[in-house]
Amino acid sequence: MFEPITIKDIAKALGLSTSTVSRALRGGYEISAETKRLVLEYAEKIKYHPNPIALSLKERRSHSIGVVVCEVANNYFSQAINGIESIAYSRGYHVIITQNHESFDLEVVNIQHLASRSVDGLLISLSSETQDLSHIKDLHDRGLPIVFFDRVAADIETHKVVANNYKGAFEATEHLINAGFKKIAHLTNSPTLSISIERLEGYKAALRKYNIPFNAAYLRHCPHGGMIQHEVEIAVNEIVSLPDRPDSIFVAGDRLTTGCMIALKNCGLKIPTDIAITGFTNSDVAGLFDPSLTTVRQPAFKIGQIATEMLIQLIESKRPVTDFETKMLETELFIRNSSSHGITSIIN
Amino acid sequence: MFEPITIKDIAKALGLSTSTVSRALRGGYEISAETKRLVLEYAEKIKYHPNPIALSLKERRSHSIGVVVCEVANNYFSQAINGIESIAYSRGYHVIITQNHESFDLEVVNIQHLASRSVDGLLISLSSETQDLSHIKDLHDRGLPIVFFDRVAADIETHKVVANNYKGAFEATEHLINAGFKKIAHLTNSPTLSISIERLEGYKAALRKYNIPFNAAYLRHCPHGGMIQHEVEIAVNEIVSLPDRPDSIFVAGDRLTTGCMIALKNCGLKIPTDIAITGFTNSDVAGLFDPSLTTVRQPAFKIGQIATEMLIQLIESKRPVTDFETKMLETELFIRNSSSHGITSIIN
DNA sequence: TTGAAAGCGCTAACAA
DNA sequence: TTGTTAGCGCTTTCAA
Repeated sequence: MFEPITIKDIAKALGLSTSTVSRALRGGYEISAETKRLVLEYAEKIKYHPNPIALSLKERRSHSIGVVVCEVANNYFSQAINGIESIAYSRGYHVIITQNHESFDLEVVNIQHLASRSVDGLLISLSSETQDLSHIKDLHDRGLPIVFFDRVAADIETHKVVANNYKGAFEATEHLINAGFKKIAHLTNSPTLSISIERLEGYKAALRKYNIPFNAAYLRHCPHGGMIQHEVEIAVNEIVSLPDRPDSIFVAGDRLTTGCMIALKNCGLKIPTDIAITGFTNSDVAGLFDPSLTTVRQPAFKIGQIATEMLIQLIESKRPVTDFETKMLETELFIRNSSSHGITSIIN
Repeated sequence: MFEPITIKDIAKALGLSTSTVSRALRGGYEISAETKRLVLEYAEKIKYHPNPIALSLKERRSHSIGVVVCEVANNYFSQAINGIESIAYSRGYHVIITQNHESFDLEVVNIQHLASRSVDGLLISLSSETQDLSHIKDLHDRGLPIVFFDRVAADIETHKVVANNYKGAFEATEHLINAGFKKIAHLTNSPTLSISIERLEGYKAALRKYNIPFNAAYLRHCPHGGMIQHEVEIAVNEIVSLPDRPDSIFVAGDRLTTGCMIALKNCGLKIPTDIAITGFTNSDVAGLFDPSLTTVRQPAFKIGQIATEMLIQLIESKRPVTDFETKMLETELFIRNSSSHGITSIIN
């Protein structure tokens, strides 16, 4: 029903062979200037576009890269995607975005589909459910270029781009401590994720530095990283109902941060007087919140850009690459009112 | 370098012809149970996946649908995309998301790429720059199924799914009037967009109902719909510097709404005492803002779902469809503190 | 300078 | 029941 224009249509119309037309269309040595002009003109006239599917089948590459993230409805990822696109387009690649919605099964389906769809490479940030990496390892072993960003796989040797989660978490926690908080809860993503592990370490290190014992009861995980608000409500309720109630929370996730604020509001708790909060989010509107939200912000756009540059370098490399590197970018702490103690916050 | 497993590998290993393998793999009439079992087992063992590129080339369809939106970093669109995916996956289609970043040129490139990439159909929400529709009209005339949602093209006859922008805008404006505001500015997207036109009509109708004259100076457009914060700052500054300064603003766009709040904050103006605001956004955190934000919310997820159902219906229809319909869904007004007048707001 | 033909992975009409 | 072959759109030897 939908019939695209092919090289055959041009060949027939001009009484040439398809191979001549093909030669005229691309590059163009071995062809008379006259024929070339004729073909080019006619192609332009009937708006011919080469069929990339046929090209992919022939060349075994598609000039497109696949992106697998948990969700685009997440400030960090939507910004990272913009970074990815900015580089990809300028280098002549198309970007295909897919979401796993924090589901291992969807991640497998998406990655398999992208790979068999002849993407030239993959940019992956793991789902919070993912533990078995064989679906990725397979492809990687068979030579498909892959770069991880944000949520990386420890067991797969390839380029990786991450934020300095350890330091970001350390600074956020230290900031709460310096603001006078002592009982700092930590609300985070699935414990299997690299980002959760690194941020937990940073949190613990800051406590250690100030001789505050780590209290396991203060640590709460939301396996779906704030995608399911109900999960967040439960975790927050558990935190605020603890016998020795925390005076503050360090929340280590984008959706988790806003979800936590909503949950606290639903509990009827005032921030920061009842409980303070420092978030980990790339939201542009953290400053508009009531109270304005202290956040750790990641260079998401830049991370997307670097990951894409590394991926394209892998794709276009002549010889197999075996020397992989992990790039780490610094986070930034924005201090606002949600983490100021007592009197101060009232003045604000 | 990256060598996928093909039907040939199986044929060779099992000493069969490729067509026998093909038959065993799909459906499987005309084939001995034994051969079938053998093939299936071996395919499973070596993790064979059919090459969708080859399938697309053969069948001239890809079981995937293309989505073109301005940005995924927009609550409305990320929710609509989730709706799209929910239907598409359940019906066996893959979803390819592309962003035009409010650029006409990018929109053309993306649509052309998707079309030639053999997507079976297109879900389009126009860029704010788009006026010339020939790139879409061409494809539509040639039989490519297309459904518009949100920002629709008046001149192209196909299925469309929209929110009741007129009524949503009317209610938002009427609410401001009922709350005691008289000098209501209107900050909106590019004047060429269907949504801008409909919302402006709703705004004007509400003014008319209460005998408030329409003041052209109170109308401000941001051609990039809040994507460029600088544009919003300028527009807001113009509004608040008007000799007869408005007492409130009805903002008709998702990014525009948060952008406007940031701009007002930068002006040092207090909401709602200095100036009130009612937004048009699907943000989940409008209730967390300071002050909490009165908003018109669209059923974005549902709109995405319906658009996708309509598109798949077009794709799978045996005969050419000529009877097109436009579905309109109702918006919902959430009244919060940003639009309450004087005394009330202080109590809040 | 041009054309014929093969092949990328797969399916389907036709033969055996 | 299985194999052979042509063809989807394109590029690329090889021949002419």
